[in-house]
Amino acid sequence: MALPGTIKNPQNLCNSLKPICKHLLFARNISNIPSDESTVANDLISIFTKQPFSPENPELQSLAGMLNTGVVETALKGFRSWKAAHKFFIWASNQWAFRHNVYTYNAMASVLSRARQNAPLRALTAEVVNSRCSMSPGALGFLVRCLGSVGMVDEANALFDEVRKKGLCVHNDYSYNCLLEAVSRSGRVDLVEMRLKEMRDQGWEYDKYTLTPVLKVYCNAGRFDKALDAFNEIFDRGWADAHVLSVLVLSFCKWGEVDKAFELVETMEDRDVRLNEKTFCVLIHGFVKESRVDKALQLFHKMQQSGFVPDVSLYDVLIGGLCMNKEHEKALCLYSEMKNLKVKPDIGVISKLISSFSEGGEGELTRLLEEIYDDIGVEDKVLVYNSFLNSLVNTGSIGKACQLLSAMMGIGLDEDVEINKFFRDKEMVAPNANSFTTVINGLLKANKLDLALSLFVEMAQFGCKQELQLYNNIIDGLCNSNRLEESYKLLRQMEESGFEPTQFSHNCIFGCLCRKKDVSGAIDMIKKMRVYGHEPWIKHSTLLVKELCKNGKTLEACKFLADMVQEGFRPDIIAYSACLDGLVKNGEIDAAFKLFQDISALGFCPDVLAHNIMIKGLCKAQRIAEARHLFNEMETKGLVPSVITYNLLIDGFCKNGQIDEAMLYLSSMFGKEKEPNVITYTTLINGLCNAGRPDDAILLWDKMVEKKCDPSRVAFMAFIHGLCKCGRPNSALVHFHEMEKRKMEPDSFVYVALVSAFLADLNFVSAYEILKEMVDKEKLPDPHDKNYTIVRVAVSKLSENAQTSSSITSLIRQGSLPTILYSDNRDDITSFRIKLESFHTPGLADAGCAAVALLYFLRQSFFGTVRRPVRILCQEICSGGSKVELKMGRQQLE
DNA sequence: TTAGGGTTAG
Repeated sequence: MALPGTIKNPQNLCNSLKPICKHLLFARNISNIPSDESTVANDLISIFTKQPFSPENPELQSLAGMLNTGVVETALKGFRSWKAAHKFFIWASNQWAFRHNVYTYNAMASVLSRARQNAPLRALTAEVVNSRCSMSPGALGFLVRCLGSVGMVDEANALFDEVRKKGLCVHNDYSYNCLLEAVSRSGRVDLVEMRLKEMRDQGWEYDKYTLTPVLKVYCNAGRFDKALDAFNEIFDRGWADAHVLSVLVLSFCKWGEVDKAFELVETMEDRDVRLNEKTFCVLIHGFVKESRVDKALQLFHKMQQSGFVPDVSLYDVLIGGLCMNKEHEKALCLYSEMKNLKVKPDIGVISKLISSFSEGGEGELTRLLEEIYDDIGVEDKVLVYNSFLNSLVNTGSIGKACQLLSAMMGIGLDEDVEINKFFRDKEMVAPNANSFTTVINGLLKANKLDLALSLFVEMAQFGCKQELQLYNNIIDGLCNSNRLEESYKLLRQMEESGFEPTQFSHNCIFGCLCRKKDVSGAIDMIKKMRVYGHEPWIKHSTLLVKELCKNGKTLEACKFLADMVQEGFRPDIIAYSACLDGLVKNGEIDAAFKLFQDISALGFCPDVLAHNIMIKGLCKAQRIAEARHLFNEMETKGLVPSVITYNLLIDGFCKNGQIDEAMLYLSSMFGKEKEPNVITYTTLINGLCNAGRPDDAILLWDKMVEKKCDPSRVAFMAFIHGLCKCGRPNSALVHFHEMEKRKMEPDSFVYVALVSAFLADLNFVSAYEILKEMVDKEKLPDPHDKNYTIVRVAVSKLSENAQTSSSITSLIRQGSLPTILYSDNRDDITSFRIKLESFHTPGLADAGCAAVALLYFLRQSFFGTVRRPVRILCQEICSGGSKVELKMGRQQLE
């Protein structure tokens, strides 16, 4: 069917196959096409491209008679759109006097594969086989490569066998090579190995183009050793070239073996095999991405030595890498080199340098600018200023950023600001929207909301457009400062400017309303959000629920959640859990239980955490049997109780006087490999002590230590307190010292427990020592604390004991026991005098002590009510002969 | 250039 002069099987020309490349070649040279064929083809293209297309077009009908495979092949190559080409191809198929040959099929296949149209390509392949058109190995190879290039490996493989089976093609080494090339892309090692064996069995020799796909398939499949074997074979046979080297080097990089890749490049270089330009570029990018700028630079120099001239994008990536590594000077050197080589730096390179040098402070940045400023085109100058503003903002110099921006706006420069010296001789550049945005965002971050707002207004006056994101950021700033009205106003302004609020804008305001506990406002906002299809963020709803519950408004919290459901937003289990917890904390266990059941009705399955809250509530309400029931139910629901679940239940049993039951749950934890934590042990140790079983508590403490569970401060305090309660102050003291050794500070009640326990044991000296330590460490309880009375009694006892009374007196003299001394609010002088005497201050003769006592007395909040008695006291002190203290007393008094 | 929110011991 081919016309005279048409090359019958052009693909054969490729049989020596230059590297099988992605670009599929057509061997039909345009100059070989007879001019009348070319005219017909062009006319056809024009008709099929014009809209509307009509098959009835009389011109088309006359051209139909002139169809031949040459015309069709030429026309197919001339279409710009694959769709039009395909339409023409189908039309041609339907012309009674025309029949496609392998070259028209291949022309269509090429168009479809380039357009990545797999479905019509698959149909075309089937048609080729069905039409029984014969083909040379080269033509088959071409079609196979079309299929391979779009990943249709199975189709290529099947086609290969079918054409052989139907006798349409006799394979040769070239057709095998094409098939291997197609399969190698897929990483299907088995298939490649099978075809390779088949090829050898049929007596075909391997060549470079056989082994290169083999190398590729091993690389793609990550088969490191096999890939190396293939490469070595290629190398030994003297076939290694830039392409083969690139395949392996790029794979090394993909596997993260950057150093190996580099070694390979060096070894091959010694043997005169060098990378091609593209591979150099890919590798340099890859090395920088892997933070191996050193290797990237070495490659870069090799690339230059190989005679390639790097373009601006390579300088950009290298300078970027150096900047990232904080190698500012090297980056600047590369920049100079680039300029010397007449490669024009672009704003990307310049921005990288600026942001890198800005980390070194303003001095460094100025030094850089002096070097590069003249290289920057007028239109890019504002970008430099913006980079500068950005760096000032990022380094916290927001004030300087504002000054520079003012200068840009023509408001003037501050003489004292060092950074501005550079800009002083320069012609100022007017700011753009980005300049304002940078500074406003910086001001917002620095909590200078009012400045940000005024700049936002000025920005518009300056003719710069306020973008949506900036509106959002300012609304966010206002909401974070609880300036709700202004944020509403800005939201309206934003809408008037033609911006539709985003989910973020609405949620800023919703969050603010929730923080303010404004339930109706929050619901109104939810309604508005529903109109826009925005989802209220659950963190805000949860916060509102928590805040309401904290203030005892559990009913409102429940209603809020119900209203949300009403508005079509179903809160999640977390918001409900917060509400459950609020109810439980408020003692509303029945309401909590009802909500717990309602949650399930809403389609949630309460999780472990929600169960924990309920178990806590039930235990708190002493409904321990129900708590245990809920615990058992968890397992039937497929929930695995957490350590916290166990801890809560164990605590419930302890508090309910069922310590043995609690211990059973501890055993069950070990059985279920649920490791108890320090809270489990602390709860039980506390429970055992409360049950009067200090020896068991000690055993459990030892077990905890043995299990490498580190006791916490709370654990120590509970244990010491418990031992004291059980009358074991000496054991308690050992742990008290251990606690101090670990730099853990005990709370006041621990000291009190020890003092009381030692006193009960009649060990006055030890009791005094602990009391003294409590005083020295300022751990005396607050007068409103119930322990306060205990200390008072203790002091009283110690002051009456011969071993400790003088030490107590001296503590009083030092003024270390202030509030103890004046522990009641009686304002009569008699009561005061009695107190003094009770601490072995003989009458008022020891005026020094009395005066000190007086000063502390004055510090008490009931000063106003004791003015008269104090005045009398002062006189008495005076008659006792202590004038200094008296003066002080008077100063305080008057 | 837009998460993290709910539960345990003295």
